[in-house]
Amino acid sequence: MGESFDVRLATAYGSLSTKLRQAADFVVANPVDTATRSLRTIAADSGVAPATFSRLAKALEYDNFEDLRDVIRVSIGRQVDSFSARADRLHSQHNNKDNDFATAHMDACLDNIRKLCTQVDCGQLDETVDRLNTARKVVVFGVLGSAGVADYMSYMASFLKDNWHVAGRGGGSLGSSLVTMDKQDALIIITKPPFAPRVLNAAKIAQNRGIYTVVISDTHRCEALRYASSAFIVPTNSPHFFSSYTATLFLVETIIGKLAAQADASAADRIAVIEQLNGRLQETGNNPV
Amino acid sequence: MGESFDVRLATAYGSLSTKLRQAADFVVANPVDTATRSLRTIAADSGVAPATFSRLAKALEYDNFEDLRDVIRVSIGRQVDSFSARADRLHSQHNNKDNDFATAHMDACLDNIRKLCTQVDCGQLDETVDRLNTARKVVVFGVLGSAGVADYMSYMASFLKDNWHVAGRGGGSLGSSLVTMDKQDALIIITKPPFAPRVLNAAKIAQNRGIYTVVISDTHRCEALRYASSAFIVPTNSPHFFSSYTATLFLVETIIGKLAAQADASAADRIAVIEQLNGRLQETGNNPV
DNA sequence: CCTCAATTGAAACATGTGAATCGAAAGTTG
DNA sequence: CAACTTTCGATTCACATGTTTCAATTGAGG
Repeated sequence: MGESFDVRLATAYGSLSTKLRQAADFVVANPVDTATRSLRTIAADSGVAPATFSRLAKALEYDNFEDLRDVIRVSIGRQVDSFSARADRLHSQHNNKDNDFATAHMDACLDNIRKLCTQVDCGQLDETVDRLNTARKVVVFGVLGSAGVADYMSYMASFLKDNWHVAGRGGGSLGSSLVTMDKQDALIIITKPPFAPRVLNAAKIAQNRGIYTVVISDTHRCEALRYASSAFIVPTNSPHFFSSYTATLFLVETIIGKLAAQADASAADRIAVIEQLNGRLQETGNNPV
Repeated sequence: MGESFDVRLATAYGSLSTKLRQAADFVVANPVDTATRSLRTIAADSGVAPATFSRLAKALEYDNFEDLRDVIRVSIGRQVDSFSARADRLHSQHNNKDNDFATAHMDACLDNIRKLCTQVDCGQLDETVDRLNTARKVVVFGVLGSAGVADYMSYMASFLKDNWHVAGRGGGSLGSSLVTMDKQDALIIITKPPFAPRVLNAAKIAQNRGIYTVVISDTHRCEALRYASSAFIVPTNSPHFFSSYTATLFLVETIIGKLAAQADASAADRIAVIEQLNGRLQETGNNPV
């Protein structure tokens, strides 16, 4: 009943007709115009007949187009006054602890990312990306909570490179990977407390073998940092018992993004990347549930 | 001539009559309503005669009230879609491509998180967490790029609950998990384009079995959302070819955080959680590299 | 191929819109 | 106090608004 517009649209989107989808897409892409301008203006801008927008409102179980517009209105209102009034509003509803956590966590995450940006050495970052780009083989290693991020990083890189691999999945042995690697290769270690000794050992071995080792941690106390060729310390502050991985993921995405900028300098290459991405879609499409 | 509304009002404010000032004050205090609702409506809301607003527009040297409204429109538009505006700005001044990406990506991620916070339905979020907390069994499912986040979510939850599991790891069959589940259980699906059909199938099956299904996606076009008991649409804007997962991770952490608040109401319980966390450290500490 | 249902755009409709008008009220000046 | 200007609100008017109707079109199923 009281669902948000996004949810209503999402659940109904599949059963919508072509023009209705066009109209819905336009509303999503131009929320301000939808709430602001007249239906006929919107229709002219989107190239869809005015009646279609009326029908869209009905299809999403609103009584009117005006009702639909009302929902978008409040959505916009929240975003507009979120700048100035948010602090006041928070102050007044400070009693509600649940909402406190969400906003506190948001503030913490935003701060973490901003802090990371100001603290990180751009030169070091560029050099690291450069080394990763030219490396013969790159292994990403993360255990416990970091395993997922490591996985994601390797997955993203696989669109750009075919020489990236994940280690540490399912407790598998990393040692077998490391013995075949040397200074031509790179190892990316993502680690956070609690520090698993196997990660520290991996860093030691990597340094001994001359492997270019990138260590991403969240505190200078991390011993693995001592064996790093390139070390990144990411803020992971959070109002709760666990530390936040959002800034870490942000750094990972930034590295991949810069890698992409180096890897596909030309537009043609980027198109190839997209095609490869679509290819994956096909590939995975036939798998059973 | 082309001054902003604020300075026009400021310079003319002194020479305005009482009612005109009331009208102007209302416009400043309620910009969204002014741009959105009809003149008669805002007149009723503000207690000022409709004609007064027309005269206000003239007094500020606009041709129409519509012209005044137009100015507020774009002002709102800038605030709502600050990301795209910034992206355009960056695009036009793209002298330093490398540094551009880092800051552009940062802006995008910050905006994504903020936007998520303003758009998400708090009641829905709370209800979802509630259902997850009381569910008999919870399965987290993510493939391709979402696998890592799903992994992380399940890992974090394992500190609070012992009935959370990951599915889809290594292409394993999800179907075997689903057939043993019913309305007492919950399924969390994290999916982003390219959408794998097996994810859609999983959502269908889950709905048929009455499983409480949480779908986290980034667009209303995702078909799986149609079969969701609780749907979340997360902004994933990014200046590059891939979409960003930082806001998604943020939502996941927020859910886990709220779950923690419910799961361990007392401080003693929370301490037990930390001890359990440290226990894991020991446990994994003896593993070989 | 035809049939029937769903979808779509143009036009018609009743209603609500914003601006202009005009008389009343308020404020100002001599 | 009176004459004057300014400001204000109710009324009016031409017009734009959102919805509905209806005929044309499309698409799916037999």
